[in-house]
Amino acid sequence: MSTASAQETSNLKGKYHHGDLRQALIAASYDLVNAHGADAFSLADACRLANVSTAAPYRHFKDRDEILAEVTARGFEAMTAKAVEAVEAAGEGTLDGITAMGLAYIDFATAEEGVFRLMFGGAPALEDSEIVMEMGTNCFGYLIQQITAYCSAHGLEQDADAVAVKMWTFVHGASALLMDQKYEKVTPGLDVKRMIAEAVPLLMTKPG
Amino acid sequence: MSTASAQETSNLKGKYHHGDLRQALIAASYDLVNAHGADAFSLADACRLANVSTAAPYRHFKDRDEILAEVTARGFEAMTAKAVEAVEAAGEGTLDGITAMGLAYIDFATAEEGVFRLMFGGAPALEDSEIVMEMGTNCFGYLIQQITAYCSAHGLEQDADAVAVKMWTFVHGASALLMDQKYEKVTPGLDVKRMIAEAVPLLMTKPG
DNA sequence: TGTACATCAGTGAACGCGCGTTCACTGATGTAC
DNA sequence: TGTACATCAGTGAACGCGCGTTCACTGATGTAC
Repeated sequence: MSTASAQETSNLKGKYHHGDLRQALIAASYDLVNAHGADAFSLADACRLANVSTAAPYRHFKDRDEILAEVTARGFEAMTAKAVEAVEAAGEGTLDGITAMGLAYIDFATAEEGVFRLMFGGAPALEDSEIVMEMGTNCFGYLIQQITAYCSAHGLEQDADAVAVKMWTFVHGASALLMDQKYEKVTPGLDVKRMIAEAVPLLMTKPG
Repeated sequence: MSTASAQETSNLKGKYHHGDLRQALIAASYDLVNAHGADAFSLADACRLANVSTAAPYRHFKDRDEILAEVTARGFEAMTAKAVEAVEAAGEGTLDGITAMGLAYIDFATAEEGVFRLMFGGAPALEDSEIVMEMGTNCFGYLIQQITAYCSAHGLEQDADAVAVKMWTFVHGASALLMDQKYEKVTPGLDVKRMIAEAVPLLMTKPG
């Protein structure tokens, strides 16, 4: 995303009309949110990156929040894509595939930290956007699908929804603690991949 | 904390010397961080709450960050206290006790959301504070202690550290998803307490 | 093909805002004699 | 017990800063004739 936008910007530099300022601003904002977090994100910074005046965004967006909503949507798209890709590579409906999906979640969180925080952090104004909610639900639905496939293939009677929510909880926690560098401080040298690989089958077990 | 500070403030209102402005400012900041988050926290707001001028804090603190560090430390103290209390009520070295500790963690996160985010969120400037790190490590150490006690009492050979880090990951994830209201959107009607109570024994199981 | 004109994506200057921090100051407190 | 004085916790006005947003504008584009 950053490469494409940088190229586009430099190609069209100096022209009065930008070409596709809307996309360029979203791309710039995406990168800035990742670099400094959504709270530190300023529209003015995005304008500087895109080489336009600070008034220019208002031709394309209602306000700052509208750009952030767009960035959030892009985040969910990218994350879902990564998850699907990981599952397909490791095998659909397999334990490996489900584990890979969890690792993809964590990879996304650490690689795109600022956007991940924006997606899951408490910015209440953005919650209303239907796209965002849909994306989140889709991603979770995909996990349920994989678990259901695995269970039916192995004759297990687990409640796929209950298993899925536990896994989500676990990988989300791992993502948060990794991002905030808490593992390093409290349990240095932890092998996170191994921990996930261990935890996934445990959480798959029928409780009680 | 808020009650005590409010009383103290009103008792001494109108006096030129405050009495204990340092504590009052920390208490006010604690409440404000909880109410609006650390990013939206302003020293000026804290001064308004404490009925002093915006210059007054600089008699007691180097800068804004120093107050936030103090708030963070209070957060860890409060959280550790809650955890210990919960374990002692439910039984030390028992599965119930360990589960209760997890629930206490989650309760703290949802009750003191802003401070919890400050404690675990990515404010890198505060990480250096030794008190903060010590507190975090102590809290985790207490969890390991409980798990070790349970395992040795039941003749289990699990690696207590590995179990503890999994549980931490899980309850931390649950806290984050609860705070951000993600469960409500994706799996409405989820019984979180039940989920935790189910997951704790599963994560206690020896993997492999 | 050439020209008039409507459209619209940009500009740049300005606004009001609230912030963190500094400054010289002043009022209250407590101690030495 | 009373007074002089050092100490220090507060004041309030001011600063520079960067922000989001608005405004009248201007330059480029494309379409109708």
